Amino acid sequence: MTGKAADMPHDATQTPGRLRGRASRLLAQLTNQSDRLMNEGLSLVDARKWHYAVLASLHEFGPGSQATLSRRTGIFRSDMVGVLNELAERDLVERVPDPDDRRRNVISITPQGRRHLRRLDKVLDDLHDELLAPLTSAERTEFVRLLTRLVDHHGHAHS
Amino acid sequence: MTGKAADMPHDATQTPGRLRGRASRLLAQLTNQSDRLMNEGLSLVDARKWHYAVLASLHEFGPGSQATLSRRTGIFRSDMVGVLNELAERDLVERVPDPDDRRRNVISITPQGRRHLRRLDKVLDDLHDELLAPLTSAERTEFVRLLTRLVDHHGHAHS
DNA sequence: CTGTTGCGTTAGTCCGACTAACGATGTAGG
DNA sequence: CCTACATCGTTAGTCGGACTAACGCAACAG
Repeated sequence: MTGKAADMPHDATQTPGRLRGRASRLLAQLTNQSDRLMNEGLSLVDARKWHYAVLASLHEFGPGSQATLSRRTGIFRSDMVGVLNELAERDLVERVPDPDDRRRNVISITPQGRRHLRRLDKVLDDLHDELLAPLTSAERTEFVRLLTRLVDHHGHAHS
Repeated sequence: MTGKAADMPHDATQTPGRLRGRASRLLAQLTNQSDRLMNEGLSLVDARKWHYAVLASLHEFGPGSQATLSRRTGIFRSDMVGVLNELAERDLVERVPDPDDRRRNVISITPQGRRHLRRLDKVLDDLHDELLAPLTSAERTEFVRLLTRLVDHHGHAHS
């Protein structure tokens, strides 16, 4: 139901040996735990993380075509269809054909969508509070800062 | 803690808005990039991350049954079969029926396995160097420390 | 008009995490 | 000994998310 991820069957290693100390492995484990947390939390309010991504993107950057949204959120344009269907079913977004370019749909957030977004924001705040529970406020900031630096560095397309 | 910034329509150009600043999202992105990096790097030496996990586990904790290895590494025991097949094909591990319990196989690492493990260690060192490139040495340490704290916290089976 | 590109959509592949069940074997209780 | 149950290695299969391919359509450049 929740999707994926599980902690190890039982705690795996105990020493910070090669296995456990590797950043890549720690990242994978933590992301697993994080994903599980977020998915469970969001499912309680009938949402998924892509819903939030789309709504937040609409709120921050305004309406746009599906392709635009796809680029903004990182969702594949083939998957965007389904996400928008789900959001439209719930009247959280509006899908209107673009008069200026009849290939496009213009997606915009509805008042209900905004309300829902605020709710999701609250939910996510709480979930992140749980996720980062063992860290002090300063540590959380630092953690996010480091993550951002790393993501940005590798985000620069270099292929 | 994340400041609830005022709901401005669209003026925030570069602010680490809700979407981008969320730790969960940064984690997911970075893990993606990390996984890619590791998989690509390891495939160049005909290996996968589970290979490393098993070999490292054997090296650190000695031989064990497949179920034991499964618990140590977090690999499902149904998937362990395939991993061990691949490793055995390459003569990196030995699979011997346990005389004391005929249900079990005892898996142990071979000299070739140890050699391969050292090679993988080197490869992973390099890959992690690339992964953490934008961070100073002190920052890398801190980063791993924070990750470990978080993973440990959520690892506590509290269900 | 012609070829190229971007759009939304459908269908389908690929892969890793995870579940279920089997036969063979071990263990414990009566 | 018999019965019940747990554990092991293994096979098969489900499930979901990331990703690709190709279609019909529209825009645009020449």
